[in-house]
Amino acid sequence: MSEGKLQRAIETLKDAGVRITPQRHAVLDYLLHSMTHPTADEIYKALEGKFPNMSVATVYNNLRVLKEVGLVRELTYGDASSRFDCETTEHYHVICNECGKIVDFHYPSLDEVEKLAEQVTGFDVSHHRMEIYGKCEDCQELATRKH
Amino acid sequence: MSEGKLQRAIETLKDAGVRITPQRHAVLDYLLHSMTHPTADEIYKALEGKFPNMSVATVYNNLRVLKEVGLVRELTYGDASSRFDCETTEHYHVICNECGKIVDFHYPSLDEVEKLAEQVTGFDVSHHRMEIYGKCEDCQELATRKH
DNA sequence: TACACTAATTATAAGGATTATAATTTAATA
DNA sequence: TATTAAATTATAATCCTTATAATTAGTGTA
Repeated sequence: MSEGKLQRAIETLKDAGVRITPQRHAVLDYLLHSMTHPTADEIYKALEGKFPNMSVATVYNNLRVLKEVGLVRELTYGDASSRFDCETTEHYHVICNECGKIVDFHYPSLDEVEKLAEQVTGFDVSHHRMEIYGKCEDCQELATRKH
Repeated sequence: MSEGKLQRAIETLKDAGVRITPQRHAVLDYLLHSMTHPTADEIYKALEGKFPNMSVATVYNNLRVLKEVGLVRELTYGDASSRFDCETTEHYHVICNECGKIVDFHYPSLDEVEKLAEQVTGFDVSHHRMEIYGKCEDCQELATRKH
């Protein structure tokens, strides 16, 4: 199933005039198969088996390119480093305050919020982001077990 | 008017057992009177006239303390540095893609989103954040003037 | 298939934001 | 005023990310 996604993503890259290098392919493939919204470093470490000479800069460069083409989204949170997410369908993220786990959350896009913001501020609104924070089930369980 | 706010904030700090040092007082005062959601460095630079020997670490330390007590919120955006905002009333931010300007935007809090997220993910939700991005009026005008 | 052109990679260094450390100073309390 | 723990300072260190320059390699064309 996600092989089709990969093929379509590669088409998108070719259409944009972006070369398909083995490293770029691997980063894209890893992100498409990853469910964990990895950081650049996690991607780097995950691929160093296959590409022992790959530079961290390559990971960052490719993430930038994939972002520019619209295949990947960058998630910037608190004090930690950025995480990267394959732009599939529009969705929000629920983040655990304790362990940092990120869970996808689908919700009808908040168009009316964007509209109101345009009216009130005079901005020409392009998009919005939203994250919901809380304690995940695992961490809730851990907390109760301690008592 | 905001003198009352300052007094109340200082009470909050005292109740939490936090010492009121001149530097801490100045950081708090600056944030309360600031409309621009400043970065740590901006605060540092703004106060170096009054405190020529103040360390950047002091600014960061105080921002952390103010955050822990709940008086200040940290806003983390894309690639830039964090910005800090006095937690007054609940509100959202509209951010200009071009110049980075941040405008406050009031909207009835999205309780139903939090509720649904709890049901779907099993999280114990504590809060959420949302930012709306677009082009501000000034930058729109600049763009049209160029043509 | 080979060539040429340009983009991508690599290795390294540099940059900026934030935090850690240790010594000194100071606010708050009795 | 003396005491004590917390806050400040100065500095160095850390982490994430980007810039640079040289080398390598993808891709369209002959």
